[in-house]
Amino acid sequence: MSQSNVVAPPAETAEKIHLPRTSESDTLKRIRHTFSHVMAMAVQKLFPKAQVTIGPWIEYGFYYDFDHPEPFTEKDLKAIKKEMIKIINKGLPLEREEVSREEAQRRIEKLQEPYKLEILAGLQDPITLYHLGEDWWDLCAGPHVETTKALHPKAFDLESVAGAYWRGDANNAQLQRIYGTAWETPEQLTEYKRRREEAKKRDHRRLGKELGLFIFADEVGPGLPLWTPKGTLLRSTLEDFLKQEQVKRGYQPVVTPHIGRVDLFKTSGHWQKYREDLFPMMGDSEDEGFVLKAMNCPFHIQIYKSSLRSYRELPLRLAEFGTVYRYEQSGELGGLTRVRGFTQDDAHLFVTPEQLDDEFLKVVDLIQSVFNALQLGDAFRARLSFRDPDSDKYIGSDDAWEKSQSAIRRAVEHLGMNHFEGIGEAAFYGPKLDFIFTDALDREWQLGTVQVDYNLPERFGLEYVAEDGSRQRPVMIHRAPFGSLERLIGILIEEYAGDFPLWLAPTQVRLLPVTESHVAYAQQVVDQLRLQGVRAEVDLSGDRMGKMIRNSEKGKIPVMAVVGDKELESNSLSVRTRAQGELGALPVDEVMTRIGDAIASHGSF
RNA sequence: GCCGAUGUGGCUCAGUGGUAGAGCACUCGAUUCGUAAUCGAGCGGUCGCGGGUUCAAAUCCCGCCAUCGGCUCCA
Repeated sequence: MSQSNVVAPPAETAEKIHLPRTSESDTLKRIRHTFSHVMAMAVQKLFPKAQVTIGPWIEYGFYYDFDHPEPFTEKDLKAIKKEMIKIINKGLPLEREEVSREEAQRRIEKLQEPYKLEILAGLQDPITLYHLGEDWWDLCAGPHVETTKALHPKAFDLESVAGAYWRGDANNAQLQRIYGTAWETPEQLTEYKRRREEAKKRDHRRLGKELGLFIFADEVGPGLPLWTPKGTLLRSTLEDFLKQEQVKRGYQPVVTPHIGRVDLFKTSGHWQKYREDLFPMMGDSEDEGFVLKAMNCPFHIQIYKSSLRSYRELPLRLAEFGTVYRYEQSGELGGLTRVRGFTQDDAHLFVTPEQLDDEFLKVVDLIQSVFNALQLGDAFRARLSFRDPDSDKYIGSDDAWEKSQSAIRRAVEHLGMNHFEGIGEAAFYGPKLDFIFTDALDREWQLGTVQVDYNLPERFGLEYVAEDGSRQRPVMIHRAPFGSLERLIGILIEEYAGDFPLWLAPTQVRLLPVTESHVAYAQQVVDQLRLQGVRAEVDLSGDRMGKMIRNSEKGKIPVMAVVGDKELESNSLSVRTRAQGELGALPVDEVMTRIGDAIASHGSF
């Protein structure tokens, strides 16, 4: 399982200073939770109009949500922090008090805290209060530290203010959430801040710009990435790799259009259930209207339906790198991880009910082997994304859902895969097995996904002819190992910190001519390398060697080769790799062989 | 979509009412150089867009757009 990238990387310091998540330390649970109350007390002292709501610990700190008419500013945060230090230094005791529901209600009403009253209504007995000194208390189950002396006044900081809806519901009032971080020692706080700065340097938005992989243009529109030559090399290397893996496993490539009739999406149910995520319809009426596709399945289904299928043809595996468009809410867009136009490594498998389990396992096996090849084999968490039985956003019968969900459960249990359940995370037409990764700043993203679907075959009336000549309904598996190329590349950039393994690097080798007189020789070597399929180039800047090396290092080019008089005379190259530094002079032939082998085996030079 | 912050040359940033600055990049010149920045000169910005206040706006006000941090949403 992936530990947070925020605290993951620098091995040298990681041993010296451990930065525990709250969930792994009881002490930190108490400390961070107490901090949120101290903050609430400070806020109410400074801003008497502020009403308290909830304030839990989070993995590296805490937050508290307030209802307050004016927005809190940076300045306010400083004042609140100061007030918190005062409270901490007073060494106030935290005293637990158990009260009756009526008593709790009486006291909350006296304080005129409507949110607390709502919370109380949902609480089980016994009702407990925590007093922080003489004149402030909060409805809370605890536990906390004994007194604020246990909090270090120099081991916390207030980080940001954000809007947050009461009870996480966008129909409710919007509150102001203040985020803070807190640690046992000031050294931990310093280290935490340092590692966050480091993590920001790995942000794919920053590295993507620095390495020239992709851009966004205001003139094109938000959430619509444009891929530069280097970024496109990266994309197509990934595509080619997966295509090869899929061919090995009996997938058949197909190509389908970017738009389709509204009717198609009415049949699939997307028009009814997914409308607000579609770009607006083209055309004057729904009968004649077209929409940009937000998913590929209805198109692949048409290919399935184009002829009468025999059980002998199944499983039929139709694969497409399909570009889809989804009108994501403006506030949701960000870098490559959430965009409005992206390419799914999609495939739809049409199988008999008997084939379902086996085929599902094969898909999971493919996904695992793909992640292993990308060195992401243990960077994900597997989520069983099931429906929320109380929600009405799903289509299909209870029976179909039961069958699908249990098929997924059987598969992960069979594989002994680490997993957790996400109730309410299902697609509207079926449950999913999702592969979740975290980015440099510890945010979670779904990449790969496998979905079992009894619904769309039903809606589209899919059939095959069984052994006994009867017409039967196939089951569909939707699956995308990468999820989307955009999001995958975003995550990859951050996982590698821009240092792609040789086989993925947009530029694999850069030749550095010592003087202009060596350019011709360098160009000749590059031509040879290119013939062999190696992505090589010559540094034509005319800069001094030190500068050229610096630029190549900053550009994270995995292999550099210096060519000067010595190399020219002996038909050799002085190789320097990013990973190992100078390797000395090697014959050109040897370099060619070694680099070819390294790329083919996904190894390093 | 909601709350808040931000938006100055290709990039990173300084400039808070009086005619726009630095470093890097780029171009040119000199240097012909051996493993993380050679020296010098030059080019380049209607300060996100639109409106307003003012004798005067990058700077103050309003609207919009985009980005960032969250929330909500997410096939």
